[in-house]
Amino acid sequence: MQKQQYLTKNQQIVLDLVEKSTQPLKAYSILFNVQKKGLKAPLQVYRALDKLVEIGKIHKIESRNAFVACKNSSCQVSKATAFSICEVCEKITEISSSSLSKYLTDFKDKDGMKYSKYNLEFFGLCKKCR
Amino acid sequence: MQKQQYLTKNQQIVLDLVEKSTQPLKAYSILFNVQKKGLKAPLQVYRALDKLVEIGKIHKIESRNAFVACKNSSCQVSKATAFSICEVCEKITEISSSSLSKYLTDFKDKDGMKYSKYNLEFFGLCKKCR
DNA sequence: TGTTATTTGTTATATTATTACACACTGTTA
DNA sequence: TAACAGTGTGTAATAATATAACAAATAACA
Ligand SMILES: [Zn+2]
Ligand SMILES: [Zn+2]
Ligand SMILES: [Zn+2]
Ligand SMILES: [Zn+2]
Repeated sequence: MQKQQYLTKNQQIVLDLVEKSTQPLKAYSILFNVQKKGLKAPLQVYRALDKLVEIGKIHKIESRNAFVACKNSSCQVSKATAFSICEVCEKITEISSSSLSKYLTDFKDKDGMKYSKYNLEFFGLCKKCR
Repeated sequence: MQKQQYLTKNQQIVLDLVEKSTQPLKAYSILFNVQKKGLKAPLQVYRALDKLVEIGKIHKIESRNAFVACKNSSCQVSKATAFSICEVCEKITEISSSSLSKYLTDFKDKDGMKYSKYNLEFFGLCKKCR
């Protein structure tokens, strides 16, 4: 069982924005959108984002420098994430496949090493953009 | 069979540097190191890097904004990459596992969609840092 | 040759992210 | 209570990463 996380005001403001967005948000776009709520400086946004990523409420799409809300409660524990990214419309979907996560969590490299943390980004065309 | 790529002078300079490095290099570190060879501006480096990534000679480690030479000739075709990253010493190894690449290339998401391009980054501790 | 595409050099600027420091709030414990 | 540790806040400044815009040079090729 995960320890209950009480979010601070700034963290909640940022999370609310990211959660209600239908697409990934960039840090400075978040900043622009929360300035009316009192978060005036980049650092206030980055600190909230760091914490939200750490506790698994949001994920960073590394290849896009953008953030999405987690759609998959298990990510709070695992920090094992997978996404599909449409290279045309930039639609991003979090992949929630237990067989994929099992395969990757069990994967051993040629030194026999296992890794519990990973980030996987698939690229292609979404249904609409085919 | 892949078309032979003739590199331009700038591309070759950047590739040489990245290939002889034992660790991933950041763009501005590359810039600093090639200034004596005449590449004075960030764009000259970024353009060479873009091209080298495009043809598969190097890869970008997205979570680190750093570049490594490809150790795996098949990447020139596939753009399907996997790395292990030590979170302590930042040692990065390109994973070359045909079973992994087969699994990921064959993977279908819940809409039945397949992706030929992906980037996977595993995180953990390397042998030395355990 | 003319034509096209690619690459280059250069300056300026945009975007993404962190350092540093003073202060405030919370809960623990001496 | 007071001292302390841990975390979060606000602010300014700056670092690090990356791209836009434009003119000129070079390569590819019919
Ligand atoms: Zn998730
Ligand atoms: Zn699309
Ligand atoms: Zn490779
Ligand atoms: Zn290590």
